[in-house]
Amino acid sequence: MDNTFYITTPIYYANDKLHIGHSYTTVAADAIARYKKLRGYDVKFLTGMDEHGRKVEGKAEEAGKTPQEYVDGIASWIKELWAAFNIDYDIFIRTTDEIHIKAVRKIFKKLYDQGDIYKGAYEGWYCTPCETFFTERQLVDGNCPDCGRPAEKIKEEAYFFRLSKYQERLSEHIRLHPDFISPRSRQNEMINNFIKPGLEDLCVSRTSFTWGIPVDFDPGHVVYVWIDALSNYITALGFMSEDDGLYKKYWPADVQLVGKEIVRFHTIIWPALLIALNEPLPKQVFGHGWLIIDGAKMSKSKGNVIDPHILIRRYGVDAIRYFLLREVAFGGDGNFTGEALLTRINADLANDLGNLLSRTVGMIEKYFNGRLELDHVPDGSAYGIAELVQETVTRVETAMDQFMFNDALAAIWTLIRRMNKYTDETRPWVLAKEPAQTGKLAEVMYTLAETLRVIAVLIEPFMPDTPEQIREQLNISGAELGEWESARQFGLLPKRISAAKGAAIFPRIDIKKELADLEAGKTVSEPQTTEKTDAYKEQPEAVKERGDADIADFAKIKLKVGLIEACEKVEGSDKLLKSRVSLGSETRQIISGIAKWYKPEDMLGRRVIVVTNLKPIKLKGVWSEGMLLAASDGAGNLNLVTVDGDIAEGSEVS
RNA sequence: CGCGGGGUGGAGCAGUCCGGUAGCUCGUCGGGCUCAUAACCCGAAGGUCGUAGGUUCAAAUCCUGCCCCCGCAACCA
Repeated sequence: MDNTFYITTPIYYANDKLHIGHSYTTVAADAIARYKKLRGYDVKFLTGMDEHGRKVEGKAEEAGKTPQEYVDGIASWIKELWAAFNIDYDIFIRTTDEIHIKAVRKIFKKLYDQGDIYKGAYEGWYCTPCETFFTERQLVDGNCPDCGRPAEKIKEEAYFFRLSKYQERLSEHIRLHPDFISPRSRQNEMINNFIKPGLEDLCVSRTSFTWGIPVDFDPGHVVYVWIDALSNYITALGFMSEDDGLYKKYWPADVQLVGKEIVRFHTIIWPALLIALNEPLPKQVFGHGWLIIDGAKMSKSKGNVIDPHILIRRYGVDAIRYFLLREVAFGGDGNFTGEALLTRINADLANDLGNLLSRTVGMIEKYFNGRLELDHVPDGSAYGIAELVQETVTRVETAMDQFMFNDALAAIWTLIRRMNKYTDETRPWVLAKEPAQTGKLAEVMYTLAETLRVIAVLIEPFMPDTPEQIREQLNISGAELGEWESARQFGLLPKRISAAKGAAIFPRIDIKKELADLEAGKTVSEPQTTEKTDAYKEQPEAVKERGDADIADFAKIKLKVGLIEACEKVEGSDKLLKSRVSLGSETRQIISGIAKWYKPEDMLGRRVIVVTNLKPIKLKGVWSEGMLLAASDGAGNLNLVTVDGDIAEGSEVS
């Protein structure tokens, strides 16, 4: 029986650093790989980098480096990132690797020799300053979408792959293998959108840049991305090299994870290439969804990327891995917000799991001085614990076979919550007061410790560091107690158990405070062009609408009377004033776009209306912790709203 | 009629393929407990499942029309 399991992530383009979205794919692949390894499979897990092309060439030039130096820098950055994420890959392929380059040249030659690649002319729109080709549809009013300058239509000699020739065989394969493109919805999209309308031959060489693998028999040409990048999944295994043992052993891949935007390349172009090469197709290409940030797709150009390093440093790898895998259903899109992240960490990791361990260890210490011995091992039948353990393992296995990480984790957390409830039901603190109940108390402690042992096994694919921390506090040793199969068997912990309290494995977080800091971290990676000088943008939807706000909506906005204690201009801005506003019990720093109408000295001593529960926001690099209300007329004149008479600062406005 | 995805209690989602008491997490309110990371446990409130029709004994689920949001359209996970 075939016991091998080959899984790949896409190879990431080396034009820039990676963001949390790339981490998402890679963490998911790692969880699957770890799970399969635990289940006893002979796993190969590939990730890597796509390092050629014009964009890399350009970036390197900007940085004053050679392309190779540039991609080397990115490569080490990425490897550090994967180390930080505990990504346990087996192969890190780079398209600049010798083994890859050699194989690509051979593949190209073979396809050419057999007539699947032919020389033709590529016709397209070209922006000379950007040195980039565009399709007609990419153009914006006939201009380059990047720089806005006019693009010109030009012809370039190029080699083409006969993609059209494989249309039928590809359709047939998809029809016969319903799981080839997963989830199903992506399959429909591919068929309707691309295969049905007909496939066009594909341009597979370029002459407009040189940073790539040269075409053997036509030195002016460089192999373009399709053959260069997609083939990595097999060249990394030694395909077409002297030693193709790994290829023979592991190909075809069991699953190739890709983001939904590149499903097309992996389910049309890539299989067509493989068919042409007469090699087997991957068993499954799984197109997962995206992490959406503030309702928008994450994108370097939009500046809403989140730096994964910052997150890991702040909350720990396992917390971030947990969130990524728990929060969203793998096939669809999911929201990534600081609030959701912190809520997950507090509710699931700190309150449920962390606290369960903490109270268990605490009680073993308190009631038994950290060590106890039972005269028999409980079978876990009381309260149905052993049964639930079994059921949980089954549910996790079923979910993992379908890459439903969120379901797998939900099942584990059902068990965790059950154990918190079990603690309440058995009331160990009451048993502890009755010497006659010591045996019963010991059983309860054992049941808790043993279930935590099982939980540690089950969470390992998702959170590789945490199991060891749990075992340490419960003094669990012995590799067999960490094996997957051991999770099904309640009662493996020896009769003599001990525990020693350590640091909280997931400390609770002050969400309010953290959110402000997280926002700051995000701001760091935002381009300086983001000029959010308009504080009024932060006004909630409800009050902007006319007529449909009820009193509850209004109540969401907390208004207070504030006294301006100090005020100065914000450096580098001609619109903004920075005020120190006393609200009685506290003092806030507030930035307002009123410099045109008020001088700083005019502000002193004024009593104004402050919106106090807005999310803090950075304006021109300075934090603003609220908003001053002002009236503005159509002509753009602006007047601060003040209070009638002399009421104390901090008074509520409603 | 370019293609695809989505619209489910305050928020985020599952359920839709294979019709049959609307489920989960967070939040809110009330109660319990005190071993524990102000954590844990119980209970409650809150949804005519975007909208208008149709099929059916029965529709979130099937069919049709419409409205709204998002994505893709030849290398952004």
